[in-house]
Amino acid sequence: MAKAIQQRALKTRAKLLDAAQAVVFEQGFEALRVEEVVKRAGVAKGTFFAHFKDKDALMDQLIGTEMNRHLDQIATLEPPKDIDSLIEALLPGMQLATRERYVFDVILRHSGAAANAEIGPIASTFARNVEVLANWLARGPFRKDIDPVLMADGVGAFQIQAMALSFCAIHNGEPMESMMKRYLEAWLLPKSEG
Amino acid sequence: MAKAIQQRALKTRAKLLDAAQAVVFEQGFEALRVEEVVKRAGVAKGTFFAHFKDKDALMDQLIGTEMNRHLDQIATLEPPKDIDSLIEALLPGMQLATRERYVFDVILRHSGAAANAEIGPIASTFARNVEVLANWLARGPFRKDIDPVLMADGVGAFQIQAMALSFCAIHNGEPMESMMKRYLEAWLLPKSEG
Amino acid sequence: MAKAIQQRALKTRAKLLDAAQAVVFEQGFEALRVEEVVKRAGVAKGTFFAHFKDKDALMDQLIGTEMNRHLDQIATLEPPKDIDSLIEALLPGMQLATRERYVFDVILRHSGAAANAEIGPIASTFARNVEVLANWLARGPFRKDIDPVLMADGVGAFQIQAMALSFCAIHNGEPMESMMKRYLEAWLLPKSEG
Amino acid sequence: MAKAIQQRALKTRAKLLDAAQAVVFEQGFEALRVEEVVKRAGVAKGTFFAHFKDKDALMDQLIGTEMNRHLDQIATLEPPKDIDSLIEALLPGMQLATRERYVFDVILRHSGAAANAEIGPIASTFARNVEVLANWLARGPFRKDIDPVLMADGVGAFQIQAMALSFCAIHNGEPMESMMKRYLEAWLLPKSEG
DNA sequence: TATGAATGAGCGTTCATTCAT
DNA sequence: TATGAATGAACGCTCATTCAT
Repeated sequence: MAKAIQQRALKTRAKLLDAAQAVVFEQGFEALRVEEVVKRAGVAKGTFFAHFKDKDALMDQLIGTEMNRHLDQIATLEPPKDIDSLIEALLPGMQLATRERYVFDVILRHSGAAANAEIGPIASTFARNVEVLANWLARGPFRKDIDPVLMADGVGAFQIQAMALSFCAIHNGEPMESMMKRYLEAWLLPKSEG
Repeated sequence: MAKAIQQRALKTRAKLLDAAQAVVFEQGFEALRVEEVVKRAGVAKGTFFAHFKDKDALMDQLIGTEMNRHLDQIATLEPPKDIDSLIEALLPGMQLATRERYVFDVILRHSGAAANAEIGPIASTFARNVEVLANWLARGPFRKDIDPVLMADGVGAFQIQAMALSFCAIHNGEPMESMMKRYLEAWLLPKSEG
Repeated sequence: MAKAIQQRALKTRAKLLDAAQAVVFEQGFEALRVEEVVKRAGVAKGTFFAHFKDKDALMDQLIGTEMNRHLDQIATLEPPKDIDSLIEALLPGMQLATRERYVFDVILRHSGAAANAEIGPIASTFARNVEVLANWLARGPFRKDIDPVLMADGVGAFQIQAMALSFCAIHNGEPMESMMKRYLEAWLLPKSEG
Repeated sequence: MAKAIQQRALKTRAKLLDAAQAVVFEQGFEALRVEEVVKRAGVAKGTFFAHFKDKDALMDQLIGTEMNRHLDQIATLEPPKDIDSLIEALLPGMQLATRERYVFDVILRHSGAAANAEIGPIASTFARNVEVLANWLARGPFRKDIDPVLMADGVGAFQIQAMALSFCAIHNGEPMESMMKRYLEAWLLPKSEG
């Protein structure tokens, strides 16, 4: 009995997420309006807020899910045999995050979980990202003098850097992959000489 | 005549900046409201926008000025003889940037100038930061296999990373300096073996 | 200059009040929606709240104004020569207040000014009511053993009582005037015997 | 069987009332939320409405019960020998009703039963109040020229008046008892002269 | 009886920004 | 330059009440 009711709630939540995804698909993340979502989902506004603390929580969910999809993708791959193939793997996720400035902002905002314990999808993706990457890098042809986790951390740092700069007029449109190449060669490759 | 007018305008601008600084001092950056600023400055709301394109421009000014102060400080120093003294020099600026999450967000937003023409205080600080750092690192006991500008870029990336993580509950309060130490040792030191 | 601007604000306020009055006329007080008012007035919602703290403040204004109109009316009359003519004078105001249960509630809510200093139209009407009535009763053929202000206070008390009971099913539809007659004869007439 | 079911229902109702009383004790009447009550009672929201027509019915019950307690008290007393002892008897009930503005509003709203059929605790208390008071006043040293029921009605009117004014900032904190004294002396005492 | 997810209309709010004077 | 009233589009929220199970 209680289960049936729970089921109904899950269905509603799914309806909301579906509707939101449809809106995003058609108009982008920034253009998403709560009103539009509930209208499409065919539920009341109050219901929305019973399922998501606020609009940001929905965004967290939406974007986090997509980020995780990319991470899942990466997790299935063979360890990269060189910088280029590494970048190739990382790029889709970075492109998602920079498709809209708004999305990048949301991600940054959620990247560190807010003071309290609420670690949402995006924040946990960041954690998982390090884990997956570390595992991956450890098995690649990269420098061995530092902890793989540290290596992964650094890759993350350079990803953020490249993404941030991709919005930057000064760096007049240098593609992220070329930035990444520069960074990662310096960061990951064993150094020949001192 | 024109000079008199200019004088008056400058005075108004100064009044606005003073008022803004007072608000920030008392309530922080995030709590700053244009309304409050103009009230304290004793001018009308419209006047504010005659002097600053938007609120963000004021923030840019306010925060950029402080950041530059720190950079000026650094510029006077001798090149660092090791990682620790480098971090010691960088830390004050990072602490400013992480005093409030909001400030960090503003900085990131401005780190790459939004529109090509408008390179505000924060954006130019970033540019100057690379310049100063590159110059500085080139003369320090660091790796020589990569361009100093690239080294400086990387330091910037790790600064951002450490700052971002300092807001993150997961990284339960590891101080930024210890993160930086880990990062910079791996990034800047000549690598002993291949 | 400033005057012109003030003028504009007054005009806007008038537009809002006019629109509100029109809605009330057509649909009653309870049915009044802020959204409808601003639409009719042709102003933005934000403007409404710049002029009225909240919907209740508008109601206070609207109802208070009408109550005052009735009071103005009374103030022009000759002192009542008997209870009946007194009641005849009081009745229109009471009918306004009981036209809608909602109106009566609003009046009660505002009858005592909220803790703070904000004495709105309705509250001040109550004060004025005592003043006018006292003046009036003093010159009528009523008991002389008590202060006219006290007499007026009592009349007010019985007005409230009669209005409250007019909503009461128990007092199956006894008209307010007959209740008032009973009350006021006992309250205002000189008592013949002990 | 039916009895067992009834038993269970009564228990649930009692749980709800207990929970409600606890909330009121801790946070007052106005702050009472149905959600909080059902949570404390450990039942579902729907159950609440199976036992009380609406939240107001609960309030009616809660407040009416307390009012009746005071009336029971009065009913046991000897007829008052003067105005002061009358006021002394009335005061506790009035203090209950003015503990929170919200409570006073609820009482007024219920003072006349809204729908004919439904005479709830508060409404019936009012009826009983008149009865008890009339009986009581008839036996006291008060005017004899009017019906005791009318006298009691008037006392009620003045009680409401005094309570309403106790919320009023204008009447800067004159205690209810002194207001009542003024009113009741004028209302109840035999008049010496014409 | 009991459950608890869903309802839903509208209020209040926000506050940077604009624009006629 | 300066003024300050007006804008406006959502968002968040409220929370008693209903209803399918």
